[in-house]
Formats: sequence, C-alpha cells, structure tokens
Amino acid sequence: MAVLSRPATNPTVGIRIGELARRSGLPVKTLRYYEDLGLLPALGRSKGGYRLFGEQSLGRLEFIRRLKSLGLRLEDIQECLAVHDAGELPCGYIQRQLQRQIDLVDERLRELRLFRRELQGLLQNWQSAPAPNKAVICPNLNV
Amino acid sequence: MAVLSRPATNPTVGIRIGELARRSGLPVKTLRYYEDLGLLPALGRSKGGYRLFGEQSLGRLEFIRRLKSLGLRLEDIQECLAVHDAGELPCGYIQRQLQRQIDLVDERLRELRLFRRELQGLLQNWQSAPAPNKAVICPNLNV
DNA sequence: TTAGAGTCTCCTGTGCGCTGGAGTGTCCAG
DNA sequence: CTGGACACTCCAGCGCACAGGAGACTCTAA
Repeated sequence: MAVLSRPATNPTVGIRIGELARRSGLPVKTLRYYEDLGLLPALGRSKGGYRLFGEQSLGRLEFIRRLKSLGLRLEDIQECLAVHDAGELPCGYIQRQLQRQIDLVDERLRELRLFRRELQGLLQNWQSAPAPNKAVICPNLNV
Repeated sequence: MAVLSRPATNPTVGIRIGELARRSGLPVKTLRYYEDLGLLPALGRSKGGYRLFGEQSLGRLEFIRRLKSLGLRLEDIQECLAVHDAGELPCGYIQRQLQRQIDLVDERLRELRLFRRELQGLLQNWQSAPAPNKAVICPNLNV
C-alpha cells in the first residue's frame, strides 16, 4: 500500500508559513516576526522567495510558547535556543532564568502587597462627606 | 517697610513654566505634556507666547502626583479634576477609582501567586542532568 | 488565461507617560 | 546691540510583541 501524498508537507520541500501558522495556531505575522528575530530559522527560501520551514519548527514554537507562558521575554528565549542550537542541553540555563523570574515575581508581590495596604488604609477612614477645604482638591487625600 | 519685589511670581502676571518646574520638582516637558492633555490648564499666554500658570497649579500638581502614586492613569486623574473643576467635591469619584484600583491589585496578586506556584512547581523537581530526549528541546519542560 | 489564495517587503500604529532634540523665538542684563 | 537663559512648536523614540495595511509577486486549479 502506497504512502498517500502529503501535498504541502513534503519533507524535501519544507512547510510554508501559512501551514506552519495553521499547525502551530500562531498568526503568520508572528512567525515572520520570530524569523526576523532569529528565534525561528527557516530552512531557506523557495524559488519564489517563500520561507520554507522544517517540521522541527513546530517543536520550537511549542518551546517558545511554553517559555513565553512562563514570563520569559523573547530575548531570553532566544538565548535558551542559542544554547540548544549550540548542541547543549538548555536546562541549566532555563533553570536560572526561571529562578530569576521567581525572584521578580516575589519582588512584584511585595510591592503589590505594600501598595494594597496603602490603598486600603486610605479607604478605611474615607469620609463620604468631609469638611470642605478650599486649600485642597480632595480633603480625604489632603491634596 | 516695603514689600520685597517677587520678580517672577507676580500674581497679576502668572508663573512661567520654568519656575513652575522648579517649584513643583517636575520637568518642564512633563508640565507641557500635562497642559496639552488638559490636566493643567494655563491662565493664558504672555505676549511672547509663554504659558502663564497660576499659583493653584502647584496644588493641582501635588494632587496629580498623589493620584499617580496611587496607580491612577492620567486619564482617570483628568476625570477627577474635571469633577473638581465643575465645582463638586471629587472625593466620591476618587473613592470609586481607588476601590477599582484595589480590585485590580487583588486580581494581579491572585495571578502572580498562581504564577509563582507554577514556576516553583517546575523548579521543585528540576533535574540538573535529565535523560536526553531528542524529540524535545528541554526534557525538564518536556517541550 | 485568469482568478484567487497565499506570500513577500516595507512602513506605520498600539499602549503609556513621558524624554530628547532641532530649529526658532522671547526676554532681560550688561 | 549682544549674549545667554528661557521658552516655543513639532517630530521622533522608548519598551515590547506584535498587528494592520499597501502594493507587488508567486503559485495553483479551473
């Protein structure tokens, strides 16, 4: 039984950007953007100038998507991929990035908790009908 | 004993932008920006086209600064000032804005706590020397 | 041959609150 | 009259990850 033809996924030719978009669920614009940044190298171009991607681009996009969901910037992700492309396991590098991410989150949490206390403190004693004070715009804030 | 002359603060003339910048501690550019947005109306212009501000601009800037420090956007602040300029006490309006701000902070805190747990969970079982897996870029993330 | 889908490059805009700079004009003291 | 401080308008850029659109080209099926 012969193998069915797979029109646009012929591995000797590569995937065009539209199909990669469909299969990855990402917009064409985004894929072009990633390629421009060097995140998603194409195999090359077709005679007509179309970008041609390999099947491994799908895995790469999954990886990018995952790291993005973990809060890493494209620049950081690119560095992770550079480690991978150099033939090394990027796990250690990613681990450090994620630890840094936790530190950032912790700092942000501290700021937000402090901020929340300030807001709550202000509203705690908020007067709905404060004594008018012409030297000030809002008597409750005293400014 | 005669009153000393106050060269640039003559109330019949108004304050020029540079002095307002010095006395408020804000950059000239920022003041012009606020005036463009309508946050900080000038009394008018001098013959030479210089903006002239009143003394009350200082209080207004304190108010803006305070609300900014509470996380309000300039657009929200402008609406608070519009209430004030209409002759009403903006306290009730500000109270609602601050409550909304607390709600936003709470939501953000929830998101960040969840996010932190995800990151922490990943790092918890992180292997420094995972089993190699060619189908995947990072075996720890499995993508 | 032609229509239509797909793709290309290049430029611009988004949010938000400014910030920097060019090129020009105003004002005041010496 | 001139120098220098100060002010004006208008345009551009930042960060970040795209999104929208114009105008041109490529590819494929009918």
